[in-house]
Order: sequence, then structure tokens, then C-alpha cells
Amino acid sequence: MKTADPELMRAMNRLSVLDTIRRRGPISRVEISEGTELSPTTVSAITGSLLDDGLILTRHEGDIRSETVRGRPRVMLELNPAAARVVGAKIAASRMVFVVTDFCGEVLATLTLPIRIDRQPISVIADIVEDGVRRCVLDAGLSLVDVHSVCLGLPGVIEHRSGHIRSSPILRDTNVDFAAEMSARLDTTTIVESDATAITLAHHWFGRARDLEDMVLVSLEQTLGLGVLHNNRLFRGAGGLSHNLGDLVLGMSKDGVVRLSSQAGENAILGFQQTDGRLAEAVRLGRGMAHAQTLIKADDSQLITAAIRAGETIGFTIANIVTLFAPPRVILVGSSLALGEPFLNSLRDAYSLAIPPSLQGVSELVFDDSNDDFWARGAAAVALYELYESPWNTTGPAR
Amino acid sequence: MKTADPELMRAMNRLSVLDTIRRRGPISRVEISEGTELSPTTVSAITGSLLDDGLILTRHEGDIRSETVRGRPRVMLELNPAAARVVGAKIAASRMVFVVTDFCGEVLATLTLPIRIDRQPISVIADIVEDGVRRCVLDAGLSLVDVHSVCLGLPGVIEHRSGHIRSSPILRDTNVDFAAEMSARLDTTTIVESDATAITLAHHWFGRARDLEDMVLVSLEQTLGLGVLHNNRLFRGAGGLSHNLGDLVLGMSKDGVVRLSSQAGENAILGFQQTDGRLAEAVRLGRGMAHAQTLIKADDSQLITAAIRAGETIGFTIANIVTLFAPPRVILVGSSLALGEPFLNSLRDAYSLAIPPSLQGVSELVFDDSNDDFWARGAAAVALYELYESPWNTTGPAR
DNA sequence: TGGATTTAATTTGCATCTCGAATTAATTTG
DNA sequence: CAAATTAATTCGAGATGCAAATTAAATCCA
Repeated sequence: MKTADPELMRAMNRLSVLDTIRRRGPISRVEISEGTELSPTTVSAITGSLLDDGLILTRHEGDIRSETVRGRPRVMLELNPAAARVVGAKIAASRMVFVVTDFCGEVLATLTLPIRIDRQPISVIADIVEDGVRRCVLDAGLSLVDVHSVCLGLPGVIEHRSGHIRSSPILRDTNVDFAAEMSARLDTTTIVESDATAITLAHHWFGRARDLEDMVLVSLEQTLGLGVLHNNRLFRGAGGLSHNLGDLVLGMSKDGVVRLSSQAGENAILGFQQTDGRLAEAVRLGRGMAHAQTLIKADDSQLITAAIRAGETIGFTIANIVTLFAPPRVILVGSSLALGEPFLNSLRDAYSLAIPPSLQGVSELVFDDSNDDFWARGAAAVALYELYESPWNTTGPAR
Repeated sequence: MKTADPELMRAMNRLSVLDTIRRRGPISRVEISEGTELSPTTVSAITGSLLDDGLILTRHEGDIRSETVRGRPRVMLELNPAAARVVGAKIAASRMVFVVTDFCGEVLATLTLPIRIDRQPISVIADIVEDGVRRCVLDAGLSLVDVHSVCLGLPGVIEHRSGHIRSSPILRDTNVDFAAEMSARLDTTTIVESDATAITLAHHWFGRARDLEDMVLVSLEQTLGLGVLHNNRLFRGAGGLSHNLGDLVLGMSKDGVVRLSSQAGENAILGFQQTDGRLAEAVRLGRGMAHAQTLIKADDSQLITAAIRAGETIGFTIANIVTLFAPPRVILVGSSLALGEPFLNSLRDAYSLAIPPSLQGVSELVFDDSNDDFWARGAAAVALYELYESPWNTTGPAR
């Protein structure tokens, strides 16, 4: 167990202050003091050292209550955007999206590569990722040496701690030490993370979960992912393993195991539609769901049936997740949401039926159709979080 | 967020030292220092204050390396059993088991009440529990004022933080503030906890998970429970809600939702056997599983089929739990294990089939058939843990 | 205009904590 | 019985947070 010494104490309080400044925008020292329950003295000391380190900036305006109130005006503090830059990426089967963000998580540049990398050998994928990172950094007017770290979000079973990809639907290989590979190529610290976990943090920082300390996110894409926020922290399985909902087993038949991914994954929903050549083409280009949506609007009964079935399955799966984690909110994201009402309604209905009576009302379902940039931004947030968490690297003893 | 001050630092290190002494039996200060990575100075100071508070004792023997080694002999430290007593209880449908333990978790007295309380009104149950606690304390030669706290473990959806029982298969009422009710009756702090969580801690402290920081336990009784140990701590859902596996949904049919409890709960397995009057009688007396075992040994094909079916369902459910939590070990406990080989084999087989390839080998299955006392002792451990966690009540500033 | 008032932030002084080095304590060795 | 060895404590230094006092920077109002 980590021993508690003054250094740890400082680190904890520093993170607490830094995170408060991040969350509550320009904020004065007094307000930080109230929010963190730290004494004004301590807040002053910590913000002083954060200023020295160039992690935050002062601003002599923006106090909402000015004019109306007497006394010395509050000096507002905010993150220094220029304190660091990170790269975040979402790597999916048919495209990659890269973003460069500043220290606040604001996007400086975006790059989308609409390349189908499905099941390419790892070296090819690494080539493309490396290229994408380099180009996006260049687009932001920066060089790689200006980038503190890179975080790559991708579907599958990811071992965050070690940077290994145990398996991913978009990879042919298994058990790849992708973090080491990319760190070496880019000569920059590279983190590998489940895409669902990444967008979970995106929602905690910028999206629909800013007000919550506990939350669960379910991503419905080619595969099904799960992100869990517990006590303001990302919750990963033992050993830092990410969850992969698609692997969940629904039942067993004579032919073997029936997994969720085979019932409610993108391929499962669209796979039956081989009749429509244009749909098959759209799927190959990664626009399958968008096209499916138009088919559904045109009353394609076969597809509607598939969507309803998938929605039902996902609906009760979410109820099961709620049974296990009891989060106040479940956020659903991902391309499958584009299937529209038939899908969403059956999902909602199944959820309502499946949620145990004793948990009725503990959790609300929220649907969110953010674009791929948001996922990549989430990956960037993961990189930033690890940066925030270790600011004691930056300082020695306080002044 | 809790602010980090010297007091918290002390509390953390005190807990760390106290827990090391609990785990590693009689142990010298040097060894504690190595184990906790605290300096000998600090260990001396903390153990000094623990001695002052009477929480630990010295013992001038027991050093294994004595005789063979020169120098000043080590003084061994151990928990002071007399520092406090707690009561733990397991409350099940057909019986209640109470234990009184000392500060080490050693059992001082046991009381089993073979009473069927199934779905009695809450006041009746509270009467019986109160009576059981009082009698067991008396049996231990103590009075209730000697008892620091009581922890009641029972199946269902329990809100540990507030002490509410949201629902329980053994209760007619729902959403009962049982902690408040029993605290008032006993005039002693009373904790309400899921029985599965309680036995999870029992295994972490005394049983099959002493060597692990992460672990999952599945209890197979009348209902199915889940306990999760994450990073040496009990993991509860958001808001301190316990998990209830029986509520998991396996699928949806026209007739409604199919829940795990209806497929693999005790009643589900034995329920079909209404032909055998003696079995029905045994079930009523809470010995259903034991009797079922003899029937299975006598090749009761109907029951064997039911057991195999249940084993299969539970097997893949456990694979799903592993998919979500990736624990290095899954411990299975509960009366259903008494169904024997047909059940266990089908469970194991289904698990092997259902576990995703990428998670193969991360988790081992362990079966454990501890008796009810062990569950009750787990509840006592929950009470003790909360006592250990707040030893800063006991001391002011160190001496 | 300028002192009184008010609120923000910093400085000062103190108590607590951990830790390294030095010291004391309790053994065995020869 | 002194030397060696290991355990545990004491002492002093450095870091931290906090309360109280002080300083800073505004507004208010005669």
C-alpha cells in the first residue's frame, strides 16, 4: 500500500485544486477554498505553486458579482491552455479520428482518416496511426516534442495499465503491446485505452455527466463497450482491464455460446441485409448505420425487425448493468443510435421491463449522438487526467 | 472531496499498520516497517499510540528466527482481542445465525435459530433478530454495552450507506430502514449489509482470498448474490447499493422477463420436485439442498436435469461477471453447491465455453462450502472493518 | 476627495506528520 | 565480560495544513 507522507498529501490537494479549477472555469481562490474545504491559506499556497509552474493563469475580470459588491475583487484563476498539449484518437474499423487538444481539453486540430483498417496486420495499423498523429500535430501548428502524451482509444479488451491490447474486433493480432510500439514510433508517452472508457471521461468532463460522480456509459458501435465512472474516477476491472460488453453471453444453444455482439452489434443488425447492395457498400465505408436509418424511414420491415430485436437485447443488458453498478445515469452512445425510433423505443421498453422493481428510478437513460471528435477528445482527456494526477513531477517542495 | 490534512495522513497510516498487524498475525515492528514501506520511526510512533489505546498487545515470544540470530530480539505485536466485540449475523429464509467475535474476528459465541421467517412482517423479524442478538451476546458472557456494533447480513438489494433494505426475498416489506430500526432496539450501532458482501469479506480476511486484492464472490442460495473486492476494498454500486445477481435478466419471452433467480435459484431447482413430499418438507425446513443431494446420488433424473440446467446458466453468468470485473479468482459459495457433481460440472463446462478467449486464464473458479457461521463471521468482519477504518476516533494527536 | 468599510489574499506562527541519523536497548558470540 | 549485532526509540529537520493577524484593493459615503 502507498504510504501517506506529506508529499502525497500535497499531491492530493494539488489535484483537488487543479481539478476544481478545470471544472469550475475561471474561479477565485475563495470559491476554491469553499469547494475543496481547504483553508484559504492552503489554497493560496497551492495556487501559487501552480502559477509558478505555469499550469494556471490569473484573470482580473469575470467575477460575476462585481459592481454589486464591495471589497477587494476576486482574482479569477483558470487553466493555462498552453501548459501542455496532448493527442487523442479514436480508432475504429472504418476510420480514425485524431485531435490535438490544449491543457484544457479544447481542440486545436482534428484529422479524420476514412480508412478501413479492419483486421489489417498490426504493423500496417501502426503505420497509419503514426502518420495520423504526426499529421494532426502538424495541422495544429505544433511539433511532436510539444506533445506531452498520446492516448489511443479503440474497441476491445484493453489492458490500460500495461498498454496491451488483449483482443480487438478491428485487429487481426491478439495480445499486442501497442503502447510500447507506438511510444517507440512517436517517441512520446502513449496510452492505450478502451474507446468506451475514453468517451466516458469525455462525458464526465465536457458532456452529459459533468454533474455526476457515478455513471455508466454503454457504447453501441461495431462492438459494444462499457465505461464506468465510480466516485469521480474511471473504474476498470482488476488489473486495469477494460470491459467489453460484446463478449457477454446471452445464452447457450446446441451450436455453442450466443454472445451479445452476435445479437446486437452493428454487423448483427446490418448483416442480414445482404440483399441491398448499396447498404453493403455503405457498411464497407463505415456509413452503414446512416444508410440503415434511411432504409428504416422507408419502412424496410426486415431491418426494422432486426433493430427492434437488437434494441430489446440491449435494453435488458443495460438493466443488468444497472443491477450491478446502480449508477444514477446511463449514457448511450454510438452509431447504432442512428437506427432511430424503432430501435430506441424497443430498447427503452425492454429496459423498463427488465429493471428490477427495487431499482426502479435509480437510473435514467440518456441517449447521446456526439460525433467521432468527441470520442477522440475523450481519449485526450484520459491523457490529460494522467497528467493532472501527477503534477508532483512538476514541482519540488512548494517554493 | 475529503481534504488531505495531517490527520488524514495519520489515519491512513494507522489503518495500514493496524491492518498489517491483523493480517500478519504476531509481527514485529521491523516487519511492519518493511510491509508498509513506512519508516521504523513512524511505525514505532503509530504502534505506540495503538498500544496506548489498547488496540494491540506486545508479546515477547514467537519470533521464528530467535535462537539462530544475534541482536536484540524482536517484540511481536498482535491485535488485542479484548479491544472490542462485535456481533455478526446471517439472516436467511429458514434460519438465522449469530456470532459474537472479538477484535480479531475470532468467534466467542454462536447461536443458530432454525426459524422460518420467510415473508413475515418486518416487526416480527426484527423481534427475532433482536432476541437472537441479545441471546448470543449473553451466551458469550457479555452484555450489549460491551458490543461496539452489530452487522446484519441478508440477501437482497441493500443500501449499505443508509441501512435501508430496498428489497429482500425473505421480506414481505420493501424499502425498510432496518439499520435505524435495529439500532434503536439494540441501542447499538447496527449495520445492514448484503450477505454476499459479508462473506466476501470473510473470505478476504479468513478464507480463500487472503492473498488477493481483487476478487469476486458469487453466492448461490435461495437467491443469487455477488460480492466484489476491488483493490483490497469492498466494491459496492453507486450509492452503496449491493448487487443482486438473481435480478439479472437472461432474456425476454412473450410472458415477460426471464430472470436468473427463476432459472437458477434454489426454488427454481427444487421447485419442480413437488412429487416428493419429503423434499418439499425438507425445503420448508431449509434443508432442501441437502436432501436434493441424496436424491441426486440416487439418480433422480428430473432433479439432475434441473441441476444441470441451473449449473449451465450460472456458469455463463459467472463468465459475464468475469468479463466485467476481470478478477483473478471467483469464489462460489452457498447451499446450491451441495447439488454435487452434475451441477458443478455443468457449471464449469458452461463457464469454460462462455469465457471470452481474451480473458481465458485470468480467473480461476474456486468452490467453497463453508457453513453459516462463516457468513455470520463475515458480517462481523464488516463491522470490524468499519471500526478499524475509523481509529482516529480513539486518539487525539499522537501522544 | 479621502477616510471608513468590506472582502480577498497573503504572511506569520504553531501543531502535526514523516523521515534520516544518532542513540539507546537487549540480545548472542567468543 | 567486551564486541558485535539487531531492534526500537529519540532527536532534529523538513514539509504540510490551519487559524489568526496582516496587508491589499476595491466600494461607500460624508
